[in-house]
Amino acid sequence: MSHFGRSGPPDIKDTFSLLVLNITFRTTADDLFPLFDKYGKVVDVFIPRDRRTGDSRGFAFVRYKYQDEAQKAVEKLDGRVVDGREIMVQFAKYGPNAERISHKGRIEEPVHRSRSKGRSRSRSPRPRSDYRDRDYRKRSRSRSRGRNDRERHRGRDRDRDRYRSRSRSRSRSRSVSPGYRRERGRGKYDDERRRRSRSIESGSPVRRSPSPRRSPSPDKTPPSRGVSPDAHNQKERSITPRSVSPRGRRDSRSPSPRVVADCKMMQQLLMLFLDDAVAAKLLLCAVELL
DNA sequence: GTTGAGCGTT
Repeated sequence: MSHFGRSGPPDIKDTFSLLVLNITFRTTADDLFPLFDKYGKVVDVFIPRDRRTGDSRGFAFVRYKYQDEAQKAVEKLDGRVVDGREIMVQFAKYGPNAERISHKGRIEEPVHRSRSKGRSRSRSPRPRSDYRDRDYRKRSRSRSRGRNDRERHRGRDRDRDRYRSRSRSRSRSRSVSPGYRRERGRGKYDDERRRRSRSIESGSPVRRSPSPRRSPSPDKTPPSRGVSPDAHNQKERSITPRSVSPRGRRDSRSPSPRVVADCKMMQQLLMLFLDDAVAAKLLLCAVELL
């Protein structure tokens, strides 16, 4: 929802979007509007929020009607302290619903949804780093970026590792429900949230239902776990102890229908390529093995 | 009352 109360973005075309980073989670569009409106005609102020919680995600979009005004706002407000935090103002790189934004944050046209050309709005870090690097170079003030970057990455890796090991220790399946993917932080509170929400959701999405009656699909290769046809085979195999000479015993026990069927199939297959005698021999071997 | 390096409203 935009600052002006309508649902959806207003007047998408021909506006210049600024991305305002590092705002307080309590900062509202109403706080930002007067600040930015000083430098030109602000068409919209929008603060993305977490879908579930409604929390601010810590950044905002301010849309100007005119580029020069937006530019001026960038110059004047980038680095300004708002609500005790030094905000960063820059031209927005991406647009809502994947509009292409030209240089200077102007929304030009919606990107077609086809995959054929261009890239979808995948979160590939590459293009972002471009503008970030450029941007970071520009602002050499504040705490040294290099260290910050390194720390950020280290922190990320650490988090990832932690997550990985956690998920490893908990049974596999790394799938995260899509609702969580776009969530903002990776902070400890998020971990907390995640943990909590998992325990709240009935039967966590990760853990498979412990029900022992998982019928295996008979014609597919088994999913590595659970009751599989292999297990059947083992059972059947276990009927015949390995050490026993099969020849002596074969008559005394009747092979299960499944074994018989398998053998027949095998025989037919073998006979396709070999002459009957060889096929019969091989079959015999197979039966003995079984 | 928490978070934080993040690009979009249903």
